[in-house]
Amino acid sequence: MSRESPIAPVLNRWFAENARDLPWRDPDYGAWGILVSEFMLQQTPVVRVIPAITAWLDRWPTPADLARVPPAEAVRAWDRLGYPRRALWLHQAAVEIVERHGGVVPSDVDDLLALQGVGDYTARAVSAFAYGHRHPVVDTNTRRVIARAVAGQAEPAPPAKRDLADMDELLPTDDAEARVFNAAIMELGAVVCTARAPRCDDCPLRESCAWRAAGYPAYDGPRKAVQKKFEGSDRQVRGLIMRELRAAHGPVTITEITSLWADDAQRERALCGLIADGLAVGDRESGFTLPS
DNA sequence: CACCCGTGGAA
DNA sequence: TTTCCAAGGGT
Repeated sequence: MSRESPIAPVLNRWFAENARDLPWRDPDYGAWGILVSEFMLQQTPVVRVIPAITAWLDRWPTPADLARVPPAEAVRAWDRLGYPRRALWLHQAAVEIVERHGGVVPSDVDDLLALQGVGDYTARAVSAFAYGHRHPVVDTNTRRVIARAVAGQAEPAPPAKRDLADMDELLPTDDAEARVFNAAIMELGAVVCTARAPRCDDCPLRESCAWRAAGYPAYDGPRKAVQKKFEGSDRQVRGLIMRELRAAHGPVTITEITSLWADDAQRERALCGLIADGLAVGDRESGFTLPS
C-alpha cells in the first residue's frame, strides 16, 4: 500500500511562491532546451549557466542544428563552463537524437539513458521536466533534503541505488504534482537547505524536519572523499591546453603546448588524456586542434 | 566502487 | 590563503 507524500503539499506550495525565475522553467522552453540546461548544470552553478544557455540555444535551436556542426564548435562555444567533455557528449547526444529519434529529444527514460553523457539524474530530469512523466529525480540537493528532513541526518550517505526508491516514496502519485515536487525539493536544497549554512528559519519544512527535531546532530557517517587540490593538478594542465586549443584558429604547435607547463611528464599525461577523450586531435608534427 | 574530469565564487 | 562545493557521468 502507498500513502501520499507527507511533505509534498507544503513544499509544492512554497515552490509556487518562491521558485526562482530560471530560463528553463519557462513552460515553452522545450525538451531540447531542458536537455541542454541539464548538461550545463552538471557541476556548473546556475548563475554561470544562464548566460551560456541563452547564447547556445540562440545558435543551435534544435538538436539537428548542433548535430550538423563539427564538435569543435560545441567545445568552443562551451567556453569555460568546465568539464569540456560535456560539450563533446552533448554534441554526440544531438547526433544520436537525430539518428535514432528523428531529431526529437526522447521522453522515455531508457532512451534518454542511452544517449552519450546522460545518466540517472539527467534522464529522469528531462523525462519529468520536459514531458511531465512521473519519475523520481535524484540529485545532490534532493539527497541532502531527504537526509535532513526525513532521515534526520546532517548529510546524505554516499550515493546509492536506494536513493531512487527513497525519493519515489516521497513523490506524489499525480503526474503534475510529482513534476512540481521534483523541482521543489531540488530548489529547497539549492536555496534553503544548502550544504553550508542552511537557512532553517526560513524553511517550509521546519515544523516536520527530522534533523531539526533531533537537535541538528552533526554528521557521523563515513567521511566524504575530499576533492583533490586543483592547483598543480592534471586537471589544471588539461584546462590550460584546452584554453589554448579553443582560442587558436589554426593548429597549436607542440612548442606552444610545451610552453604552457614545465613538468614534461605531467604535460604529456594531460595531452594524451585530452587526445584519448577526443578533445584534442593531431600530432607533434602538424600540431593539435579541437575535433572537426 | 573509487577515482577522474574544469572552473570560479564564497566562506 | 585554503577549503568547499556547484541540477553528474564515465570508466
